[in-house]
Amino acid sequence: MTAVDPQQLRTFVAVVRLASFSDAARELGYTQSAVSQQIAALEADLGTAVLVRRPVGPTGAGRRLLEHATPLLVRLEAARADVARLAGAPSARLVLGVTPLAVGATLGRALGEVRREYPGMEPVVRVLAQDALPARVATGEVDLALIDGLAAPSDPLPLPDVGPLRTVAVAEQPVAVALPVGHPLAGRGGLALADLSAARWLDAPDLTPTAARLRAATGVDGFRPATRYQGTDLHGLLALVAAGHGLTLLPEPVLAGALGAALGVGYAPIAVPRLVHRTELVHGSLPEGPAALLALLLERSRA
Amino acid sequence: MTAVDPQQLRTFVAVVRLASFSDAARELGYTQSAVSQQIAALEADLGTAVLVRRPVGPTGAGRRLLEHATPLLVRLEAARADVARLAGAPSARLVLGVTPLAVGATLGRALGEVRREYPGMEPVVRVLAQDALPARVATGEVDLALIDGLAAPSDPLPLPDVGPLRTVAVAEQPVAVALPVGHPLAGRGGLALADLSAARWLDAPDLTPTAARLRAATGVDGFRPATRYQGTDLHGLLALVAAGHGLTLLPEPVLAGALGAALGVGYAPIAVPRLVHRTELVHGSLPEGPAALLALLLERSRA
DNA sequence: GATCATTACGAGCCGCGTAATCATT
DNA sequence: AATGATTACGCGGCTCGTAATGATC
Repeated sequence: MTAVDPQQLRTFVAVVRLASFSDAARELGYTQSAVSQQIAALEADLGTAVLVRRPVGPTGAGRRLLEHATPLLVRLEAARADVARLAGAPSARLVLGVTPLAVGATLGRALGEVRREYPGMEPVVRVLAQDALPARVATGEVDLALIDGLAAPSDPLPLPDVGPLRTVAVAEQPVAVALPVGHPLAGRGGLALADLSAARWLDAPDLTPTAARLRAATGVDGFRPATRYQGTDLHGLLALVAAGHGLTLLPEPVLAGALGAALGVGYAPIAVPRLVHRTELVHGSLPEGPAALLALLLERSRA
Repeated sequence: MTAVDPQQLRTFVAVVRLASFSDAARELGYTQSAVSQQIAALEADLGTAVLVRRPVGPTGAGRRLLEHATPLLVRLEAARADVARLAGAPSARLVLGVTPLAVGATLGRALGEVRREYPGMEPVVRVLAQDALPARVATGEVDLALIDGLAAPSDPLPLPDVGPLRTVAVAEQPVAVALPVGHPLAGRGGLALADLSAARWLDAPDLTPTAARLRAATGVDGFRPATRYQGTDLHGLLALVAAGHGLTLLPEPVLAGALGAALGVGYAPIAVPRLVHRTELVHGSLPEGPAALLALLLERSRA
């Protein structure tokens, strides 16, 4: 009935990641021997082999264990960080994790106000991938995060559960499909997303909803991605749209701004299904100092 | 950087629950001294007091730690159980966890077929609270679970994330509001849920969507609960409806059956917003034997 | 034969229990 | 005084490192 040892879990994931006992030992500051013994103990404890050797890799049970291990270690770390934060002196720093599309005028204004209130502080804005953000908040690496995504109006975004986090909605914007300016649909209204399922789509997982997401939202098959864009900047993505490499879904205000027009990108708002680009603020249980102020301002700006 | 010790976490939650070091020691098979030392080590490790003594209770940091501890321990146990299950011999048992409304004709038929296929086996159907089910599946206490709830059509149910679980939809039924037979709305169609926000509602958290859930679904304030019903049986709830103690939302097929009429309960289907009573099957990564068969049958019956 | 995992073994540390002490009612 | 948490202390076990062995390319 005694619980699995987190330390063993840590070395296990390291061994799997590096596919080597020796490398894992080096990384963790152990000897080969210690790693070998830890894995042996883990396997004895679980009653199954979790690794095959030569070449080193997870067994079936090992792969399953891996699925558990990573979130477990994140939560373990999150628990420590959360309690420590509560105990320690109130920090005057502000580290904000954001997805590329979550950075906007509202945030700029709010951040300005925070800087006026805390003149000495240098806020840090770090752009990160969507899925990484909740874990970073939980472990305290960032104080506050802004995540965004496609959702039905007033529906919360799906949030990987990495610990006790609070979220508040800060914005809901209409979504539109980005098109080359000459495109027959450009500027048209009343568009149904499902009608675009046969078009070529740009898959930019760090910026816009993936094809899989669109399929789920419409219940329609299709939305085959034509080109994959691995980047977090709008310029590049919009340039590809303008060049006719495919369509993509973005918040309408983004496309209505100067950038789209300058690059030769037009757009058409999506009317059906009723979808919004939602932005949510994620924070640990009680933000303090500058983080608390920023949270307050963003929450207020929602009205 | 060393992770918090799960064992310390376990004794911590035990101490908080029992509000006593000695009782916790008895329960866990330690001496008072060991418990005291574990708590001391935990506090040293975290750098904060997590308990106040005499009377024994959590500090602020302790309360926070508690929020992390329980899900952590569940996941730890789930990891062990999951891997062990994969390693061990395929079990021939079938323990099914269900919410009260998830037990229906479809399940009955499917279970019958499973029994024909596995004549020796005695399937166990255990009725449990909604929120407890995912954790029971994760730890392997039940092999399969049926959960249900209000959702937009083809939207998945929110699932507390206790580990890697798979869900498949098995049914979506229209929802209706249960009313006393004489009620002016009984039998009417095209009803909007929001129009009923001022009515008296029965809050039966184990059976039907809570008032809070209705508020979220409609975006309308109101739905103040009149009477709270703490039970898992329909008879009692419907009897209260018939006696005019309040309204409640149920799957239409349930209300259209013989039971409603016999008790003097009528109903009116809800047309707006588009809502369904969704039933989902929850299972660990790979069900086997009878559990796998039942999952297959239920999934197939969906069509 | 070189690389890398495993086993053998001894040393140090950690965590438990016993028992004495301290605190609170 | 009695109940119950803390501290002192010694023992046992666990885990690590060193070093030797074994296996695989």
